[in-house]
Amino acid sequence: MLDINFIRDNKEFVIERLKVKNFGSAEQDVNAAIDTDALRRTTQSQQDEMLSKSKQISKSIGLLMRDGKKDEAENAKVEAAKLSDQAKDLVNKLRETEEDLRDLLYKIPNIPHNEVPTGKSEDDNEILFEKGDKPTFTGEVKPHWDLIEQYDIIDFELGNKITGAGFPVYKGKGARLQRALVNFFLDQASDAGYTEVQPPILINEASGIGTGQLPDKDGQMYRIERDGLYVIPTAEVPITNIYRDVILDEKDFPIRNCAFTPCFRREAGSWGADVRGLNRLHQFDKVEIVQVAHPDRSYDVLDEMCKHVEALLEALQLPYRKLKLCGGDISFTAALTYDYEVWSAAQQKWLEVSSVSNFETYQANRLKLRFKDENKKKRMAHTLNGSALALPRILAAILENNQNENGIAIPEVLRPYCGFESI
RNA sequence: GGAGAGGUGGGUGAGUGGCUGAAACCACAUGUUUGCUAAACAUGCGUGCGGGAAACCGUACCGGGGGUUCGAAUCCCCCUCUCUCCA
Repeated sequence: MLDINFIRDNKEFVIERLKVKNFGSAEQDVNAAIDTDALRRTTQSQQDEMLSKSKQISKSIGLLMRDGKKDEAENAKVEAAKLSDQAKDLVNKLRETEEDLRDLLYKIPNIPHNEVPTGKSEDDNEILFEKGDKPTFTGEVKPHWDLIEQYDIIDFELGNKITGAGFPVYKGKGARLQRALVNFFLDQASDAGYTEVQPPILINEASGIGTGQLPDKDGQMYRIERDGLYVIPTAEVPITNIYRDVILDEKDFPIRNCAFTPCFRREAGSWGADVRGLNRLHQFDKVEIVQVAHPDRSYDVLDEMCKHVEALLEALQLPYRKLKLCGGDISFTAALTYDYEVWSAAQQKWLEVSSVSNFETYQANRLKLRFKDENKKKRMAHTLNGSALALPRILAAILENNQNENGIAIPEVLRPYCGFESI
């Protein structure tokens, strides 16, 4: 969430920038937050004053008792009780006001970086560049959902039986190719200085709030009611929450973590044409990279992460393009996001395989993730993450782009990981 | 699943109703001193919020929540986590 002090000091700027995100109630919500904050502060001043008085009297009662001045002590008790009652009301009022303010702040999205283009939807994203040659085919080009049946490497029907739609079963060379991709991605991340972690894939409510999935987007997560837990939609949540309630030292930077996890998304309300095959699943695998950065250097870090993703796509020899997300498409929590899409030869369209974002202090503020700068001053750190990479659409693109009359050619870099050269 | 013990500041750990935001030690920081290293000594050293230009002041926080009391780390209730023993 945004820092209320920042909102107060930069009200017009915040409202202006939120409009780039098409946040309709910007003016109203910002004003409400500022008003609630003002109330909160006057209430706290009143409360502190009241408690201070009541504390003083309480202390004097102890002294009077010790000196044997019973009558005076009794009188003081009556007075103290009165004060303490009044203070209790203020304490409650303050708590309510704080909750109101927090709820208001939860509703306000991150302000977009000034490079974020205006726009309504994904159609308005800015295409930065395209790289790699789209494969050309003379004969028939099969979509991956036909190829996986032909070579019997992924079974949707079986997934239906075991779980339901969107939970495919990878089989034989399909399963091994998946594992190869995961290992390749993890090795590349390790080589780039990321420390590998294996986090839990169930998270509690505090973690969901920390990275911004909760309170509003819980409809996108699977929830385990009985235990009050959620199944992760991305490894971003458990990895970033490693640093919840942490005060780092400046020399701890850079912090780089990577993890492979399955990801689970309910994808509520995303019925449409692009749900076929591997295009949209409820469970999929992903290697995620996360960095906690010094605020002065976080945009260099963002570039570094982008370069990492680009290197992966180039190693896999997939034609891809880089997009800068517009205000209408960028997520609630991000300040700046680059998407990577790979070319799908049979579907003749671009498929998103990675999203690399800088959240600046938006998550850090929720996480209470800070660091002490060279002057021992506490400052909010910046958090960033990116997919490196999400597997299913990479797999789809490899299958479609690399198909030939003999089968499917495995990209060179994956062959040592797979143990075979083609499917 | 049953029984017990326990969660105190970065760490160890004292503290059973007021003088305790919290002893002591360790770690850490700064300074003094000895030729360097090391040691010794001195001082400082939690977090949030409010006020203040700042020094600093106020307030809250001893796993979480609630209660008793003029006053709670300390007493009571619920929850949670950890450890030990048993099944």
